Amino acid sequence: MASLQPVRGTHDLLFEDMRRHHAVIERAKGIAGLYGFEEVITPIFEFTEVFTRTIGETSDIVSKEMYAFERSGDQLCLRPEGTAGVCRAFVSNGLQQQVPFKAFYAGPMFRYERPQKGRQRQFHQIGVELIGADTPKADVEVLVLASHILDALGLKGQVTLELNTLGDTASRAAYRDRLVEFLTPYRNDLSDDSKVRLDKNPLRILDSKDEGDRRLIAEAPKMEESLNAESRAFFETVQAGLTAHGISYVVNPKLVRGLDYYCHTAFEFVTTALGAQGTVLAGGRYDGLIEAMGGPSTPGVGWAGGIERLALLLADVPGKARPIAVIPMGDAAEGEADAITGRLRRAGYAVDLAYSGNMKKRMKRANTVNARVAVILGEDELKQGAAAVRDLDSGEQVLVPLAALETDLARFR
RNA sequence: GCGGGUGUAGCUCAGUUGGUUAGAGCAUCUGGUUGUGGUCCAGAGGGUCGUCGGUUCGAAUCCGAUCACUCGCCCCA
Repeated sequence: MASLQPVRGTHDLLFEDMRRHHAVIERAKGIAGLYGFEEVITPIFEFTEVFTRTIGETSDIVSKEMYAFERSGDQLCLRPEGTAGVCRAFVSNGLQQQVPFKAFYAGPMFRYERPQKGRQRQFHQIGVELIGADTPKADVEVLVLASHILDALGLKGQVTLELNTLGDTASRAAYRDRLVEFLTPYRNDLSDDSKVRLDKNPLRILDSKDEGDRRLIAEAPKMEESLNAESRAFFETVQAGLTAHGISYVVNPKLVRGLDYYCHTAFEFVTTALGAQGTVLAGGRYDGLIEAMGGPSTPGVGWAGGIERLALLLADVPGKARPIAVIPMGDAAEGEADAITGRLRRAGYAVDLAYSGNMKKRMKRANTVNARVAVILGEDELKQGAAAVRDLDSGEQVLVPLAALETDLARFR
């Protein structure tokens, strides 16, 4: 029994879960298409270097969460996120000539973490990448698209957009230095977690939940003060763009993305409905990423959303199609039932035809599969070249000539 | 990786201070109804009580370990 359990942190997607999952992907893909984003699928495993060179050796994702393995001397790993793979594909396929490149993707990601609600070891993301545009208009477009998709999923009012800027590379580096300089004398006052952060990723200390850390941070220099004029103007343009689109947001100066390659715009759509996993969709600008992985210096901006988290919040769950139940009575009617079933399916109707059973059993089955209507083929009906069409909701039953069946059933569509 | 909670039928849950063959509702199956589903009635199947070990005359119940789920931390979608 234990060996027939799914691997920890993995889940089967069945029935309603699958319908929710699928609805998130299809709606997102459809809307992304309106903005010119075309779907791409990249491999779910890559050379490990694709991630270590972009996400950052010291990040938790690379240092402890990757599913890495070796095969024939190649160092490979299951992708922990989507951006690096799409950027690799951009370079591999020589798309520098076709910028801006707009990609939408959906698929599984893998991180070796302790599972929780809304957090799994194999999880799924939708995401978009807009590569080759350095204008803040691109940031705005990608944010408007995200907001549009969240609205379509019925999450309006349930999520808040938090926004921040990390500034350009120079501003970010300057701020990082100032922060480290300020905090280092207080190293021993920091929480244990933050002592580590001070060396690995000092900006994350801004995000700490520890009370002592928060008091120190309140006194620390602000990111805003380290922004150069260009970075400041960039951020202002992004904010003006959002306002022009009627998208509300809050600036959160402590918002820091975990991955190293972000600059300028950083954002998260958050909810309070999922416990500790409040982030439902997040992203930002990553101008240095493609160069870091060995490609030509190319700007980019994008985001990823957790499908499981979005599916948990999905407002309207799509139902399963209600089929037509075809019910033959007696061996003579079996052949006719097969033929009618085939015809109706090719005409686009969902049809359920039981493999065996007397009429009562088949009627019961019609009920359990939530059939909308039953097409009953009995001796009496067939003699007249007709079928009994029974509305299973109202119980009303009429005789319909076989030739008129397809058109008559249209009233149940 | 660290800390808290929970594991009894497919699902949701009872199960007394440790005491015979471990229960209910829902679901499933059969029959009442051989040409009519839902409702109703009668009946049936389904459990190594997460797993392993310990205490005891006796363990679903007490103890330990382990696994899984879950909540929080870390981190993140």
